Amino acid sequence: MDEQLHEMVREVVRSIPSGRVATYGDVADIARAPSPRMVGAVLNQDGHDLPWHRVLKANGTCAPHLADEQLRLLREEGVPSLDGKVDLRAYRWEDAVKEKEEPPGLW
DNA sequence: GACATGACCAGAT
DNA sequence: CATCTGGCCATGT
Repeated sequence: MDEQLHEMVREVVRSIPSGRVATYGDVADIARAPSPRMVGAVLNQDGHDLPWHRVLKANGTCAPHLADEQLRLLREEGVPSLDGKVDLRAYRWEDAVKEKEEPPGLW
């Protein structure tokens, strides 16, 4: 049923380049997800294969239980975090795609 | 169908 | 910065 959506979200997350991050809202927007909540839901189920650590909350922080792991992985990829927060202004991947509205070749 | 839960978001106080 | 409020919507009981 929501297979379509699942694949979409996964595809988007997979396309986040190393050293960049995106917010749940952004991913939801790009993947045409009905709501950001779904992104989290999908990652929770099928996110094991994906670079889920490149997905943060809208304020630049990560979900509580993942915080430690998240920040560590990001740091290894070259994304510094200050006080548990990432500077979205500088590392937000969506910035490059935002104007386009939709990633090419996805459909 | 009602109700609770969750890797969310934005605005107001 | 901390809370609250309302909205979001799939999943499970």
